[in-house]
Amino acid sequence: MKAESSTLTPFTKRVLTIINQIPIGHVMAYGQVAAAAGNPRAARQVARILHSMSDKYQLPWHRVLNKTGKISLRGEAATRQRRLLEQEGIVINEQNQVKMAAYQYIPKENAFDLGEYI
DNA sequence: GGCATGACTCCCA
DNA sequence: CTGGGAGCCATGC
Repeated sequence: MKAESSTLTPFTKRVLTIINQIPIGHVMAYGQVAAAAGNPRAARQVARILHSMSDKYQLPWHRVLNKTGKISLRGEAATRQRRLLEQEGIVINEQNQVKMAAYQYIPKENAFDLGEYI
């Protein structure tokens, strides 16, 4: 379905596409998603996109963590994300942190050009 | 067009 | 480990 994609900027669409391609049981860092979308320094924008889109799109937003493998949310939201990750078999310690080396997903360079997911 | 914002990241103490 | 400060930049008002 790509009905609403026309209102989104190319960068946003690439970000959404990439996030949708993260396999179950894997995660990506905000900066990594941004880099895959073409702008390695737009990590904050990725976070912003997730914040505004996660409720309108069926995004696996919980598979996006900061670069240290930690959950960047706080309070209830952090607990919610933690549970979702655990449901996928991802192990998180008391500091809401996972082993990035073990779970990080590395997308193919041109994967986002397809735009088939939005 | 300008300015504030932030689910980030990097660097140093 | 924690904490503070600076840089970055697409988005929204």
